[in-house]
Amino acid sequence: MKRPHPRRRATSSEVARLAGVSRSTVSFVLNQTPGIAIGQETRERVLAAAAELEYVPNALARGLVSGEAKTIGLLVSRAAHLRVDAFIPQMLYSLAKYSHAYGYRVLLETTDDASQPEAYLKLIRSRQIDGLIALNMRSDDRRVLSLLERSFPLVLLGSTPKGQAEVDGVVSARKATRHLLQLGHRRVAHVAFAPEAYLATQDRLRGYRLALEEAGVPYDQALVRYADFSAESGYLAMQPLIAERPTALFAGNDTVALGAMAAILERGLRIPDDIAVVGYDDIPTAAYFAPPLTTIRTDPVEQAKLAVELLIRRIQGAPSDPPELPADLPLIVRDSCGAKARKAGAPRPDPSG
Amino acid sequence: MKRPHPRRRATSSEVARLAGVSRSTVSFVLNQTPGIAIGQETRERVLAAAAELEYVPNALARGLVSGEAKTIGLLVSRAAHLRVDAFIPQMLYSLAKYSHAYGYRVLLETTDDASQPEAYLKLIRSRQIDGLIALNMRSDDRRVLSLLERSFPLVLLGSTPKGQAEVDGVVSARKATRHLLQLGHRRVAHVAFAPEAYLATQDRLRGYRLALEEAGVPYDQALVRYADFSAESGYLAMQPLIAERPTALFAGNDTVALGAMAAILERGLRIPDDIAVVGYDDIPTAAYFAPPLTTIRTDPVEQAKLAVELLIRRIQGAPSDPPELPADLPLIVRDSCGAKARKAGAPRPDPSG
DNA sequence: GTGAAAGCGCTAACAG
DNA sequence: CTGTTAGCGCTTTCAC
Repeated sequence: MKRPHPRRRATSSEVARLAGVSRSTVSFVLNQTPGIAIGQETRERVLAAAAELEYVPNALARGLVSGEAKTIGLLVSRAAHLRVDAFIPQMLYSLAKYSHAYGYRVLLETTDDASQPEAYLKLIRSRQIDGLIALNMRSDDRRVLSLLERSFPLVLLGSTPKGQAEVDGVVSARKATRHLLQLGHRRVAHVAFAPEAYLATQDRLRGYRLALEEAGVPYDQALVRYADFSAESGYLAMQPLIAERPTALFAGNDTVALGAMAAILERGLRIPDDIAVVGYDDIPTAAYFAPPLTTIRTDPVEQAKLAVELLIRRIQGAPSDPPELPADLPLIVRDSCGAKARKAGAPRPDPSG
Repeated sequence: MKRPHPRRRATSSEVARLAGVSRSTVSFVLNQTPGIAIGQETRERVLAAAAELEYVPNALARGLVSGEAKTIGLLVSRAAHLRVDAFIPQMLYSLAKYSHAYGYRVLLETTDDASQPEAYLKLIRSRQIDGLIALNMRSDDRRVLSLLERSFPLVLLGSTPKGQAEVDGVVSARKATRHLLQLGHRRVAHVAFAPEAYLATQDRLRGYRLALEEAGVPYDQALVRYADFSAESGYLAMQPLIAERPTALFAGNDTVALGAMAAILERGLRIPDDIAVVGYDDIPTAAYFAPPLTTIRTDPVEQAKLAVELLIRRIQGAPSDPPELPADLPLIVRDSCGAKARKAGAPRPDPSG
């Protein structure tokens, strides 16, 4: 490597020179700029030159002039969630996939950078991202939500800001709770998957209370505890709850359910015989818990896909309404709720759901 | 040019005008350019003007001239892993955190974009990333590995390319297997967490064989199966293995262990009494499995931190050796291996016992 | 159809 | 110490 800057990339003018044309022609050919017709022979020369030099346009330069970065930000309200929540990774997977499919890159951001609590605002102001997808926002994340008013392209995921809220968390949480109620349980505990400030927590709690109300079962504050995403927090939240002698538990998500189940089993109680359990999310491991977990199946992949599509539409200026999310998420019945056993069922049916 | 968003951001010349100075002065003040001393009073005027206009430098423009994007790429060898592997999210968490701490953004990339199998190369060529951290590479990911030779800043994680290899996977897998062997097991099965092509799979398999060899137990191909990251794949891989009547299992990671355990329990066998199980990773939920999983504790947070630091050092041109990874990862003994029960003094009663 | 020229917003020599 | 002046690599009118 005798060149001073060994990895120097070819620039558009080098391509132009090699092809014997001007830079603008190169640009026209490579971008297939609409409304510009280029001679067949010229086009081929340009393409060949670009290939020969392994030319890739400098995205920074392009973004600078075009005004769009072709990048969307992914905001996780607390980075630590990535560590313990099995739901977010699924979102990430799908988010990345669909963003790429639409030609957008994905920038990972968090709100809890000690030094830079509002780094994502900088991303926006520094024009590095064209839009933002925010996961698991809390109701006190005013700054984020205020972006909506400023009409910056923003989509919330794993939480439902308004209106649409009913569709998702509330209805499904009600369904999960009702399932337990219909099995005859009257003392149904609830361990929320996150602190009260989280929008999704509020939704699910509302659904839980709604189901209780409909069944004529009084709401008992003593049967409700808040976890904090992790299995450990579910374990800790469940311990004091056991003293309240619930016969069933609706856990705010599957990971928390796993922790809660460990607390139950550790006390020598059986699932579902002593305490029936229903989770929420249907994470990929839920079918392999012992016992396999009955849970609400959310479809993070589909949800993420819709979110990306919605966001991109907003970025491109099409004022579009949120897409229809499946109004009614399915309840996947496995062994932890006791419904199967009751049906004079198989000892241990295949979990794959 | 059509601006996607109406809100125009302030530019450095506007700040300069408001402060009554030139653009370079603004640049010097805001960047605290070393070797340039600015009058106290001038500096304050500039800062005030910047604050008033909510000025944030355009990162694209800055990157264009500085030649660095202040962004690192995160390459996941197959996006689907994000969905099922509990280890990667932990990495992501830490990677994001430390990157931000060092002033770098994180771009999420995958190698399996159907349309763009080598999108990450474009990222590099288009100068959007200054360095790359690659997770879970396979040995056939030649293109990625070849970056090393081109001296592009690259750090591999969750796999060990060469030399250092011994430190991590091999030693720890040997330790896990040896633990089982020392408990008296002779038919120790192994379910690899990923297909053979994955570097980390090879490491762990090597460790497994090494332990066997040391104990004078012949290696039996029939006792080895390959899973594919998910609990489901572990479940599927374990089923045929049970017919081989192993008395112990070393699973390549905890998620796969969970699936394998489900297969064991489903057959009516007990853990650890009939089959003892040891996992690898110590994911946050491992302590809450039923029974709690004995496993090798990797420290993804620490590993990621080291990776980021190493990468940044390489980006900044300091030719640095890989940091010392903890040579010896701890084995966390819980209930699934039977070692505790044997000692007749388990702090935590085993519910399945 | 193609090329010349004008910036996008910023940094960094180099003068003054 | 501060301002002037070139670009970074690209897109995009506007003439030819």
